[in-house]
Amino acid sequence: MNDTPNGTSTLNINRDSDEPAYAQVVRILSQEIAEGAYRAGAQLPSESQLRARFSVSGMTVRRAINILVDRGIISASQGKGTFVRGLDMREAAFRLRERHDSPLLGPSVQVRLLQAAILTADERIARKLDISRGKRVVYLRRLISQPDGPVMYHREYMVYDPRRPTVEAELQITSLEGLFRGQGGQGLRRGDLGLEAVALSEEEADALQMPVGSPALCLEHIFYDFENHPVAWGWFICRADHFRLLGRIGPETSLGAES
Amino acid sequence: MNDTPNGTSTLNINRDSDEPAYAQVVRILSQEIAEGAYRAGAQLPSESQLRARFSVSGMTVRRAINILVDRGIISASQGKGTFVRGLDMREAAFRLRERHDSPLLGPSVQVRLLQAAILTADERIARKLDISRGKRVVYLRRLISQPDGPVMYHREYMVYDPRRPTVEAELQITSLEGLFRGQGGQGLRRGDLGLEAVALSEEEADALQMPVGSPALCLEHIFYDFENHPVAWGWFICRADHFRLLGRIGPETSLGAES
DNA sequence: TAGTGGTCTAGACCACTCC
DNA sequence: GAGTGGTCTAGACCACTAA
Repeated sequence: MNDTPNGTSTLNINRDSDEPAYAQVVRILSQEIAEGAYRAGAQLPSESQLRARFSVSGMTVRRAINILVDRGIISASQGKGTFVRGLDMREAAFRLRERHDSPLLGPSVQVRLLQAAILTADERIARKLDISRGKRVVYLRRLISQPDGPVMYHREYMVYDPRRPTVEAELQITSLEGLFRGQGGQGLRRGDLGLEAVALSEEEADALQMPVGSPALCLEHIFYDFENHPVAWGWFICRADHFRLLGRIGPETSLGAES
Repeated sequence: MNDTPNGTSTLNINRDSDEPAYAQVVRILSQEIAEGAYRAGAQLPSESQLRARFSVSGMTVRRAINILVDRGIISASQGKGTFVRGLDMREAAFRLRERHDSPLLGPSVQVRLLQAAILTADERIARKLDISRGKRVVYLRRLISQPDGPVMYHREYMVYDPRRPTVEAELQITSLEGLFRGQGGQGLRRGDLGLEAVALSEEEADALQMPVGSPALCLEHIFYDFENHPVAWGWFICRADHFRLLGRIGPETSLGAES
């Protein structure tokens, strides 16, 4: 056992554990940082010191360091050392969660297709989908409901291309899981998402059975194909009282991404 | 040069480049996935095949694989192989950005302290800060403004502890950067964040010079000390027309986190 | 010059899956 | 048993920083 700056004896890794050595190093260092053994701005022991303390090879401690850097817990600069970072709200990432910890995805969630039509693109649609005005597009309207009522209202425009199976596939979707996982995702390369607060329009309020002007989250999405052309543009209107984004800054106790 | 499933000749890594080998492997594989050389669900070449193709050691290709898994582009399962993942909106992470790509942080942003008071905790505050009702708390109100007007309204409750320098430090903050980076962040361990859509109350509308009921984003935050006790609870009310969260799903062309 | 982080290798061993 | 992903080592080399 070595000593940390605050004088307490330190943990070491357990070779008999199922947990990989690099993960144990990550966990132990995270804990010590979280407990204040190393304060914000403080320098961590050097790689060789950590290698000696944990009795692991350089690659293993290096991997742990990389993970901690990835998570934003420490920063490393060549030739100087690794340092503990403070909290920074600017770096917070949020994930969409449903409120009331009810299942966002599951059999109790119904997706109903309200409308499927072929329209001609107006200026706005043409710009978003990078097509010329007047071209034909598929227009879809969906209502996503839980047992206690509708929670999301979805509108989407897709470029009309008979050769593309995407439209057919999209029409078959009856679960939110299918919608979110992109059943039509075959043939799609990437998606850009935007999220903002809006007030319900009359149409949206009618669909969601809420008063006009109620707050809601608007999740806009544009999907691109492999040639980087927009294929679909749409947005979900989510009842504010059902959806909330969660984030966290600082070291995580539980297991996160690996590296 | 080997062949990919679609028959095009493949790139290889450049040993003379400044870009590390593992990063090149990540970049090349991401590109090939993005271009459709490997479709969603398809199996990537095995580690030994990739090792041979790129003429690198196992550790290097393994590191690249780990990064791709971290980014959610591929999934790996032991004994079976690595597979290309489709788009999955559930995994999208959002980051808070200001609209109109104007600087969220910078000298043009003013933070004005509207009120600093000592109150006794009511039921709600006591529960959030995990203290007993009636204890004294510091109450702060701030207005964050850009040259064209107020954009955020901040309220915060902090446990009153004369020994703790956090309160003093908080009062000195005059920039949003200081507020977000946590000048009082010394002594804080982590923070939990929540984000939802709300309608402006009378008080908020008054502060932000907007009509009552206008949509806004509410960014709630709770910060904890090293003993995992809540220290501060507050929330930013952000004008919806000034803030938007951006996310993306799918392979990224630009450089992201390393591992 | 000494210490730091950063990259990379060649090969070993294990656990898992599928035939 | 053959092939897969997953972990780990011991040591090499490089680039950067600071005294």
